[in-house]
Amino acid sequence: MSPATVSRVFNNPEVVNAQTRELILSTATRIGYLPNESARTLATKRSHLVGLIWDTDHRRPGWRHPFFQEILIGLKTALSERGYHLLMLATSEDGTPESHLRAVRRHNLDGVVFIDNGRADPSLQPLAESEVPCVSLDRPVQGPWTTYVTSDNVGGAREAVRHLHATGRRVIATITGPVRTTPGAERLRGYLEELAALGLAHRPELVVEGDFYLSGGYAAMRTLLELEEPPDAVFAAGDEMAIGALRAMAEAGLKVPEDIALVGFDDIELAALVPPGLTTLAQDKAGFGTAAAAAVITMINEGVTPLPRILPTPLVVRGSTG
Amino acid sequence: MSPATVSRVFNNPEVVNAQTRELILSTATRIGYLPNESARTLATKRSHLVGLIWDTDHRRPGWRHPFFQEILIGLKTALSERGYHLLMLATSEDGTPESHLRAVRRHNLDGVVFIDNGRADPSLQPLAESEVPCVSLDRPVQGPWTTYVTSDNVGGAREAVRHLHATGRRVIATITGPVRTTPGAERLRGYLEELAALGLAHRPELVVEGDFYLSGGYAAMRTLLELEEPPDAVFAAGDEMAIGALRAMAEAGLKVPEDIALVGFDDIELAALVPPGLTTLAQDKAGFGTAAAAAVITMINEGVTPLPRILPTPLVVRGSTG
DNA sequence: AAATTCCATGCAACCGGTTACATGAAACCG
DNA sequence: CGGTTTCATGTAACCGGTTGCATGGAATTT
Repeated sequence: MSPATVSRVFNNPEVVNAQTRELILSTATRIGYLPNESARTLATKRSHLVGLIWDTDHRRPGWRHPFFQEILIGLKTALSERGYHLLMLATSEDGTPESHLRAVRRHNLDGVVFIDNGRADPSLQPLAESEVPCVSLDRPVQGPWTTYVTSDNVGGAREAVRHLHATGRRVIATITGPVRTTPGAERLRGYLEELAALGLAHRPELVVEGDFYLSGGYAAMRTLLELEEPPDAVFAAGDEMAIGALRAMAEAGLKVPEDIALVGFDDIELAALVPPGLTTLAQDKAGFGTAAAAAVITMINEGVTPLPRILPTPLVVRGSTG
Repeated sequence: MSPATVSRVFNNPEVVNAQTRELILSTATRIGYLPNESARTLATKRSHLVGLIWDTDHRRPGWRHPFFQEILIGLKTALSERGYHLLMLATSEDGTPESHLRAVRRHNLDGVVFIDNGRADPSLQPLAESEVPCVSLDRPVQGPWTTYVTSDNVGGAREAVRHLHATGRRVIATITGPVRTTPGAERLRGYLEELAALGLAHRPELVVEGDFYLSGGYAAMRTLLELEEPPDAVFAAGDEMAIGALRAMAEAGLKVPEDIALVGFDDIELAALVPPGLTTLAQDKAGFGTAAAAAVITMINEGVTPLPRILPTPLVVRGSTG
């Protein structure tokens, strides 16, 4: 058997005679033959590898994505089902924005997934402008071979406010994420939009910026509780902040949901476990990964750039809103 | 310039004439030359790639490693500093234990890091028996090119008990992890050893098996509180379980640390944040990653198998032990 | 039965590096 | 000053696949 025929058995089985194919396949398993990916990549310029860019912010070493693991599981599962693997790209090796693009070229990566870390990372720019398929999570990017996956932040925030309003609350505050991040800004926008739609006045002192962390939520809530007319409801743009707020409420002697109601965002594991249960907008954690995988593979295989994917954020009602 | 000389500039700079070297280097940056990793791998059989096996238990889809992100950051940082990249291996593609070994061979992986998931995963066996450098986290493995990194589970557990004893407690219970897992078994052993060393009697009813989850810790604590002579101190073999236990204590009207003291294990982020602060044994989260990277690179480059690395677990005293 | 088409397979160049060995020039030696 | 060593670079085979094209035999057509 010539190597050419063996190659065809694996890549174009239908052009090979059925008997020959079976023979090759059986001897292949018998002698434990495995195609060498490096040689394939070298010959075809397709590596079946997708890079993952997940830079952590040096200024915040403790930064943890609230559901990085779930995203990663979704990504890796969806990719491997279609014969792709995930390569973790090193944090900008030399600090230049091009370093990721260089890694992509060296390894012949077929595509890239970028997990936003909330800082304005310039290293995505050269990639976005290149011809490399590139999917970003939670952050819109401009570029011909670029799309993104995000939750319906505006819609979710609006639903949070609507839900609080429906339970009879009228003084609705919000603890935002950092407004320089896309989810932070969008959830604030949803809050404002729904307030307007409901005919409620926007009182600027009811908007306090947090940091998506528990401690930031705690601090923001303390600020809100010192107001002359404190809120009877709070929309915290992240569950961790909501739990921090919950602590501040407890310390202030407020009963949840009797005295004050609370809605979070994310639906992290702890949301169900912290008493009295946190009402929140659920993000489709694994869906992020699978959607990103689907998008990048579409670009690779079909040569078209799919539209951004906005995942729904269903409201999960728990004790914190009665 | 012949390709050979260019190659030497990158791999054996010292054998090339300084002027030629500079010339090649400068033209390389000018025309944006990048060595092709696939071709290098094909020629040298070294990919500078390390595989990460991190299988999630299908029976527990919600499983989250308490500090997977930190390990991953440590791993990827330490690897990339030495020119290696991390390839996420797909969950046993076809269910056979050999599938990981096959992936290693196809991609010419130089080594593998295995993150234990608590289930007895047979897919590590073929790898451990092979000549592929293999580092396991939190689980000893047998094999010529195999070592592991783990925390000092026995020592940490002993210190927990010693600390509780030093604060005057005498009825010390433990909520264990699943005893089929290595950390679960070892922390139980440490508890028993220190009890004996202190001359305290081992009362079997004071040992309740948990699952490393918050809910399991809660349930286990309820069991302990129903005893005729309930404990005045608890060593929970994981912080999540400890926080669950904390909840059960609060519900039972017990004051911590006045009525009952509590020590956890792990030092997760929440340990510092949950009132009154959880005394715990800190695991060196990033250290896991860096130690694993160091071990696998030692095996690759020096051809020797380093001894298992036991990381210290310093005691962090917080409010839960007064 | 000869001519044509079809099908399955082999041949050989190529992907982009690495490396043992050959080559040739310069430096060193007696 | 010829011969030997040293140093820098080039040559060419090789890593293990892929793929356009050639080949030859079987099947089909006229």
